[in-house]
Amino acid sequence: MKYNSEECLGSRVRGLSRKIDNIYRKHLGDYPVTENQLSIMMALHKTGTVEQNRIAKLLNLEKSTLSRNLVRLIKSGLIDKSGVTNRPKIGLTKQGQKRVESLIPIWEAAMDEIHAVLSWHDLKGFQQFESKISLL
Amino acid sequence: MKYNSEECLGSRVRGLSRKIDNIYRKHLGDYPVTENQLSIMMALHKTGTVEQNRIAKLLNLEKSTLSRNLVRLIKSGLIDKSGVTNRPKIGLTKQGQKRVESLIPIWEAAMDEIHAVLSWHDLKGFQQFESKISLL
DNA sequence: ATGTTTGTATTGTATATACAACTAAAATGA
DNA sequence: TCATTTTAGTTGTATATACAATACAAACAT
Repeated sequence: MKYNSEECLGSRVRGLSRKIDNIYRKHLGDYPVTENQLSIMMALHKTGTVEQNRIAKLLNLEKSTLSRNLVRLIKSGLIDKSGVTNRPKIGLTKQGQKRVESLIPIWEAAMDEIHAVLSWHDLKGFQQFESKISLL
Repeated sequence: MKYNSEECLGSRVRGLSRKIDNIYRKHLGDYPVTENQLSIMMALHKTGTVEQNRIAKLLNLEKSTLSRNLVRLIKSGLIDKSGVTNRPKIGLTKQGQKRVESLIPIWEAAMDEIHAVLSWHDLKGFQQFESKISLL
């Protein structure tokens, strides 16, 4: 065999993702937001109101997946949608804004926990890896 | 803010995982196995028949998640379960063995595609990152 | 102007994931 | 030995994910 099964990058990155998500979830505790929802809201916090499609590309999310994530966030009153059916814009509601801001310290605590074991060099290494993969 | 929202490791690793999974899926095409199922079967291919729990730990999978993944694989006749209810052992069936073997070239092609953009240094960097995270 | 192509969103269907609650068996202790 | 604790698996419930099919509107072409 050309590669060893433990080298499987799919398996490894998937496992890493589960592990890191678990850490975020631990910090989020009972907060009524999941780590994915947090990512979407943080993206919107940064970009402001934008076309739905742009968030999908930014987060590398399949359009149908984003669509369904948004249904939940809209139902919770954290995000709203405006414009035409076909090319809607999405943005945080006031409540969404507030929610993100109250979540930031929690998010930072999760980041702190992870960063605690990482050197600058490790982060650089990951960033390199990430940017290479994004070429695919 | 202490960190920039684009630095969010949860979001980044999750996105990376989606991206890499997409590549595997593209190579798998209509093959009647998903990338997760492939990972579980590859692990069993390596370990032989073992306690279910060991696979969960190996792949960092929640026990209930593995339990449900196994239901599908057992129904497909690729894996079987033996021993007591509480501490069963799982292993590839003959059909499962064959399936894994026929999948290896496909898996290698996916690995090749990803490795094509990665230098030895990139892989080392990722490995470092991975091993640090596993300390958490 | 109207018919076609293209880009975007949603729905149908299936898998993956985790936490909490429950069940069952093993291990431990008195 | 028998009661208690610990460990492992499954089920209930909810979110996340993607592909295929469908729906719709904008852009384009003739």
